[in-house]
This record gives sequence, C-alpha cells and structure tokens, in this order.
Amino acid sequence: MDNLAIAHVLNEIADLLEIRDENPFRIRAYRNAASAVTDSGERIADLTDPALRQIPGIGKDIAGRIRELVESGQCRYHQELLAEFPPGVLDLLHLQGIGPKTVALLYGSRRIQSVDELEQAARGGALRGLRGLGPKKEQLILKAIDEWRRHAGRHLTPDAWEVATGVVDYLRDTSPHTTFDIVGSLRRGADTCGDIDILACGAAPDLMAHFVRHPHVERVLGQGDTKSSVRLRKGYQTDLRLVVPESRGAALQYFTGSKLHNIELRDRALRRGWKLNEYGLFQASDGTRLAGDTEEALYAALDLAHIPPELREMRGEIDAAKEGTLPRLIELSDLRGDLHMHTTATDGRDDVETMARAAKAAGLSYIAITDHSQALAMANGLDEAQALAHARRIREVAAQIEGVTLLAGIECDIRPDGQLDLADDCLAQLDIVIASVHSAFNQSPEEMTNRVLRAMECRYVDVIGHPTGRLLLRRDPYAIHVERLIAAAAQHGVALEINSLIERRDLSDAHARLARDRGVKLVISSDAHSVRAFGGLRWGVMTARRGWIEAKDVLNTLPLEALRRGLRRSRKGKRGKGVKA
DNA sequence: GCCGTTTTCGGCCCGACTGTTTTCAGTCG
Ligand SMILES: Nc1nc2c(ncn2[C@H]2C[C@H](O)[C@@H](COP(=O)(O)OP(=O)(O)OP(=O)(O)O)O2)c(=O)[nH]1
Ligand SMILES: [Mg+2]
Ligand SMILES: [Mg+2]
Ligand SMILES: [Zn+2]
Repeated sequence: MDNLAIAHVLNEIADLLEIRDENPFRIRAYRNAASAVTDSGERIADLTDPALRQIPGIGKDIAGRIRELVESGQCRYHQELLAEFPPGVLDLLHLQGIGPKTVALLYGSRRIQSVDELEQAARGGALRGLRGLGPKKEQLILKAIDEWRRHAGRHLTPDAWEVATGVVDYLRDTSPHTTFDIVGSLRRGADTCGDIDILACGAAPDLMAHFVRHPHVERVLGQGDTKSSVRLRKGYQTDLRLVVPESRGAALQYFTGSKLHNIELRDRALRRGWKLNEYGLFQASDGTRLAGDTEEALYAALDLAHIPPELREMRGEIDAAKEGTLPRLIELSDLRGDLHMHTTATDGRDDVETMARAAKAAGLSYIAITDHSQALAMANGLDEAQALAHARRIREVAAQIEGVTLLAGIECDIRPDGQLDLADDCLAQLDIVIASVHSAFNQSPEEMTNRVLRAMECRYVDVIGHPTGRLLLRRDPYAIHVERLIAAAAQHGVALEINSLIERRDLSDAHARLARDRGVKLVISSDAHSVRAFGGLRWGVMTARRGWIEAKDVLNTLPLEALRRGLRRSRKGKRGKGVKA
C-alpha cells in the first residue's frame, strides 16, 4: 500500500468523522496525519511502529490504524464509519458550498447518498423545508453539481500561472496604484494547484466589481469588499483578497500558506501572548501592532528567519528557521547546463544546432543532446550505429559553435528485463548516458525495481531519467521502490534526475530531498523537445527548492570539467576507473 | 487525536462571505 492510498483512508476517516459531527480536533488530527503521510518521501508501509510515531502528527492511535491498514489492507475503524455512511456521501463534500453539516442533514433526513440523488431531490423540490436550505441554496446546489461534473479537480501549476498572470494584467489595467501578487500554492511552487489565489494591496474601491466582470467568469461564488471568488472557464476558481498596503506582509504570509504553516505560526504567536492574522501581528492584550508591513519583519518578529515560500509546507521549516539552519536554496541562475534534451534526430522539433544556439541564448554554457534509443520506435529511437553517427554530428556542430559546449549523449531505454537498449561499447563512446523506463509500466514493485537496479549496474549509466514515471493528474508513478533506487544510486554514484516537464516534475520534491539526504547527486533537466522548452527548467528548480535542495547537490550547477568528473563514468570507486580512451 | 522552554492535561488559528439565522451557522480561505 503506497503513501497516497494510506493518506486517502485517513482523509476519508476525517471526512466521515466530520459528517458525524465529532470532535473537530480529532478530525484535524486525521487530516494532519494524512498530510504527513502524503509528504513523506519514505514509504510509510515499510516503517516500524516507532519510526512511524516519530513522524509529527502521527501518534499512538493513528500509527495503529496505519499498521492495521498496511498489514490487512483495511482498518476496522474506517470500515465501521463506512458502514454508517455509504461511500457516495463523500462525493457530496466535493461540491462547492456543501459541507459536512449539509451532508449530514441530506443523508439524515432524506437518505441522499449520491450526487445524482441530490440533483433529483433539488430538481424535484424535495429539499424544501430542510432547515437552512432555501430556494437560493437549491439553485446553488444545482450549479455546483454541474460544475463538479464539468471540471472536478486540480490543475498543473504552470498552466494556472498563465491564467493567473492574465487575470493580474486585467486587474492592473484599472488599478494602476495597487500591487498584485500571485500567492497560495502557486507561489509555493506546488506540482498542482486547486485554484488561483491573488493578493491585491492598495485602496481600490472598484477592484472587486471589476474582478467579477472578467470576461472568463462563469459564476461569482462570492463578492465582498475585501475578498471575492469567481469560477473562470475551464474550472479555474480564482480568489482575490484586498488589503491596505500596511498589511501587505501579513497578508502575503497568510495567503501564501500553506494552511498548516499558517496554523503553526499563529500558534507560535499565541504562545507569546500575540495574535497573528492577515492584517498583522498584534499584542493580544491591547491590540498593539507589532509587525505586518513585510513578510521579513513578520517572521523576524516571531524569531524566525525568513522562510522561502517553497518551504512553507510544515516539513521542518519552522524549526530550521528558529535555529538559523534553513538551506540556501538553489536558484535558476545556478544552473550552468542542461543534460537532457531531444532533437529532430528523434522526437524533438528542432535540430542540434538550433537547440545549441537557443541554449546559449538562455545562458547555458553546456548541454547534452540525449535523443531516444531504438526501443522507442514511435519516437524514431536510434540504434547503435545511428546513435554513434548522431554523436559524430553533435561533435561536428559543437566544433562550429562558440560559447556553449555540446555533450553527445543518449536517453537509453531500460528494457523490461533491465537490459539497456544499446550495447555497452556504444554507450562507452558517448559523453553521458541517461537511462529511462518508457515501457512495461505495469510491472510489480519487485520487477520494476530490479529492472532499474540492473540497468544501473552498467558503468556507463550516469543518470536515471524521470525515475518514477509519474504523469501528474494522469498516471500514477510506476511501482518502483524509490528508496531502493536511491540506495543503489548512492552506491554506484549514479545521479537521479529532476525532470522539469510540468506534467512530470520527477523526482518529486520529497523524493529529491530524501535522495540528497542519502548522498545522491541530482541533475535538473529540461527534457526539452524544442527551443522553447528551456524555460521549463524553472519548474524543475521549483521542485528542487521544495525539496530543500541547494546548488551543491545538483551536478549541472558545476562548471563543465567538474561536471564531467562528477558523472558516474569518470568517478573513481569500487566499480572501476573511468573508461576514457 | 496529538503534543509539551507554559503543560502528561488541557489546550488546539483566525477571519470573510452567504443565506434565512430573528442573532448566526455553515462553508470556505
Ligand atoms: N490561517 C488559515 N489560512 C488558511 C486556511 N485555509 C487557507 N488558508 C490560507 C493558506 C492557503 O495557502 C491560502 C489559500 O488557500 P487555498 O485553499 O487556495 O490553498 P492553497 O492555495 O494553499 O492550495 P490549493 O492548491 O489551492 O489547494 O489561504 C485556514 O484554515 N487558516
Ligand atoms: Mg489555492
Ligand atoms: Mg484559494
Ligand atoms: Zn524519457
């Protein structure tokens, strides 16, 4: 059972307890535990009971539930709750404006236990007479059902960024003296986001009216003087918050989140006799204002170093800020090269020279051209002879271009049995080899893990590409045991890739952090298939930052010669010396 | 249900907007 499956059960327990109107703090405890499980790079199912209880938010009871879940596939507590409420009622919670109280009422008084039944009831007037459900609410329910059917779920963060900047541009037009910031999970650089959050600071009396008239608005969810929400087309909910400039720091902090990070900061303020909200930090006794103009001052007032947004996930950042041990996070400008890209030789759109010039223009001083190998027939993958011919071509182009060095590489498929798709003597003649899985995704954890470990035995494999194969919002990672992969990578000196493609971001932030902690070097790559794609490195860097990664953890921050020395093929170790001719 | 430079018991973040509430509960951020 993987972490997400465990977290799912814990979240369902929380939802069911909430419908049953249980103690809100117990409910929160289950949600916190679910969040801790989701965020763990380690496989929770493999942890011993004491190790489990080490995780903040997991105590005696929940550790027991998790163990039961892992050992038997289910847990009685969860089953008992499900016996009380049919699983369909949980869907109702996802409707905008429907919460646990309403669900309890709907099920308790009308036995409504699915979205379809709710729709029928609302249409047929069967909700009339229920306390708190008037005609307006009835209409809202029908709208929410329609929207849920059309667009449920989250968005890739980079896609939402585009929409968000469009909205900000629109708002700026009429409020030139107001500052706008994109906040929430977007500012934290999360893989996916549930909505778009925008903070406005200034005196802008017409702002909200203007906001709800944005041409893409499908429905106004709420409109007040300081806060409004709309649904834009394609399911982009957008929240806008307005505060006076003096509160910008506190409002940025609040609206950037995460929620758990906010609660921790507010609790910290409380323990010191203060109160923290989106307007500032205040003395609890007399309301004296202590901070709030800037985020820096706010964190400082709480005796904390300023915490970069990407770290505000309650993954240890508060302690680190307290102790002054926050990492110096990698930045995009730290990257000197890009070690994964494709050209017209396989499935890329631009040729080697065009890619090289674009890379140079993007400020990179070296790149590796890594087209596909033969197994990827769909992408025109190269066999040994073609790969070597392509390498010669790359070196010819390299000789003609100044200011950027080209490495001749390959993204070599790892076949289902763990054999590499190209022979060793071919791989040996290249400058860099990425090995990746592109087939047979349904293998068991044992098969998949042994497959990749076997590929890593080859001394010419320098990097494992997109190590888990996940496609965000579309495909689960294949069943690879990431911690065994990390251990093997550490042993062989193989680097693990953080693939920057927005639907991959693979390794994930949590796994990248775990890999680094266990002595593995990382590579942040664009996997570019055209010249436009170098900009995507930004998202790989975001993932790295969320994983507490510093420049020194990443090979392609090194100057070229140091990078070459850092690649597995030239590292000295028990697997032998470099193999340069 | 979790947790502890204030605690092993007694706390647990704080505020905006909506609808039908006759004074505020529910939902959401
Ligand atoms: N103090 C406090 N702040 C909250 C709460 N809920 C949300 N916030 C703050 C922190 C969030 O990052 C921010 C935006 O809320 P969202 O619901 O949009 O969450 P966020 O953007 O983090 O994630 P998302 O990708 O939208 O699901 O508002 C809360 O219950 N308490
Ligand atoms: Mg959000
Ligand atoms: Mg939001
Ligand atoms: Zn690939």
